This record gives sequence, C-alpha cells and structure tokens, in this order.
Amino acid sequence: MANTKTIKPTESELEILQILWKKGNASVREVHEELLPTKEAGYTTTLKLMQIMHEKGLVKRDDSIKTHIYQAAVSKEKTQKHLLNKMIDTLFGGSSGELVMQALGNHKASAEELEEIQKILDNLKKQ
Amino acid sequence: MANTKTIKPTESELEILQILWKKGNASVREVHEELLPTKEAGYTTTLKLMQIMHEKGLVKRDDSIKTHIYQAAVSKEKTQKHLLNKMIDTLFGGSSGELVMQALGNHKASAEELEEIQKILDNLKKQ
DNA sequence: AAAACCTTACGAAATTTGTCGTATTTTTAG
DNA sequence: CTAAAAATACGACAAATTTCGTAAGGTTTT
Repeated sequence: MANTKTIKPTESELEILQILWKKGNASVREVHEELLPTKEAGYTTTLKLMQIMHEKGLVKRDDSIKTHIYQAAVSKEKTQKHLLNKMIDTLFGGSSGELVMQALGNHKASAEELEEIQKILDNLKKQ
Repeated sequence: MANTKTIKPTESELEILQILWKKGNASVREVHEELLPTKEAGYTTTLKLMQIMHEKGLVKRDDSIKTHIYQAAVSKEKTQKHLLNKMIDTLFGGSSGELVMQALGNHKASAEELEEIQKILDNLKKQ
C-alpha cells in the first residue's frame, strides 16, 4: 500500500538515477564526475541532490563507511513505464500507437530492435 | 535560426496546449472550462498561465477584440517529437526501440494503429 | 602533528512554476 | 444611463527545485 504516486523524479534526479542504474552503485564523487561533462554544477549540489533523493526514497545508501555508497531504489523499468504512460496521456491523447509511430519515425532503431518490435506486434495482433 | 531549445512547455502549459491543439483556437474562458473537470484552479490562474505562454511565444493571440482569442504557436508534432526525443535520450539510453517496446507493452493500441505501425515497420525493415 | 584534502551536513539564496487577489476596463442587461 | 457581469493586467505569495557556501570532522601526506 505504500507509494503509488511516489515515482516522479525531477529532471536532475533522473540524470542521477541514470548513472546509478548504469553503474549499479556509486559514491557522490563518482556520480558527480559522470555528470560533469554534460552539466555544470558544484560537488555540493550533487551531494545535496542525492541526499534529498535519499530522503524521498529514490535511492538507498550504505553510510556505514566514510564515503557513502548510493544505489537506485526505484527500478529503471518502473520509472520508464510510469513516465512513458504519463507522456502518452499528456501528449498523445492516450494513444500509444501515435507515440510509437512518432518514435519510429524519428530515431532509427536497430535491426534487432525492429525484430523485437515485430514480435510484440505479432502478439498483439493475435489477441 | 530562431529557437531550437525553446520548446519546453511545463506540465500545465502542456495541458493548455492540448486544448488549443484540439480546438484550434479558444478564449481563456473556453480553455478554462475544458480544464475544470480535471484540474482545480481559478480562472485567473489559467489566464495568467496563458499570458505567460504568450510572452514565451508558445501561443499567439488576437487581442484586437475584447475577449482575446488564443491559438497554439508551436505545432503538436514538433512538440511531441522534441519531448519524445528527450525522453528517449534521457530515459532509454537513446534507444527508440526500447521505448517502443515499453509503450506497446503497456497501453494497448487499436487494431488500426497496429496496422499503421506494421506499415512503418515494414518500411524500416526494407532499408 | 600540521597541512592539505575529501566528505558529509545543513542553512540559505535563487529560480521556476503555479496560485490568486485586486484593480481596471469593457460589455451587457435592465 | 447605471449596475452587474465578464475580461484583462499585474503584483505578490507559496511551493518545489536547484544551487552553493560554510562548518565540522575524518584521512592522507609530508
């Protein structure tokens, strides 16, 4: 019964989650280093953000050692699903098809991905 | 050469754009009425938001008459494309395929949409 | 052990977004 | 024409997000 609406990371939080999802776990310093190329913010900013994320329950951390080690507390899939659904409702009038078409029209997908999508499509068509 | 980064409506702005895209053009009152069922906010709130959107260039308006008439100044497709691309980069590691799979897995698409998607897919596979 | 360094904690400012109240103007009804 | 109704303009407040400075304490290096 916990949190159904809790998954709503902000822009910055998402950037950090990305890194944690990729690395599994990381210190503030590591996250900050990864962030640097694309974002200009001081170390304490990243720290503060991650502390807040901890309060919100977006990340877990091991603070038994001096340099705290963080890891994501929300799954990548669930977060993707949640934000995607929101976008479908908000921007595509609830039509996932419309979104899919746009997405395929833009970025190119790899051949493998196209096959993957074909399979899903076949499945859906059967029903 | 104008604005490449300018398209970033907020949550509330998107709600309003949705309505304008649907209706083509509308007064503040009309937009507000449409909003009411799903959102609780006073009339002046909607007004203010639309005024700000006007300053930002998100909407155009005809204020030659007493009751100003607004219309979207950004296209639905461009906005969708822009936000979608951002999400693909930000949440799906740049893989549109991953996003498409998630989307199809969640919401159901209509039979017509599935056909539409199939066509796009066929096209992509040919190349 | 002192200096240099790194880390966390935390308060506080700056921004952004969303909300409204109030004043003013315009239109409409009686 | 006057009063009520409807719209706009605008300042101000509140909440959420992001940013950073500084203090405090622990490590490492010399």
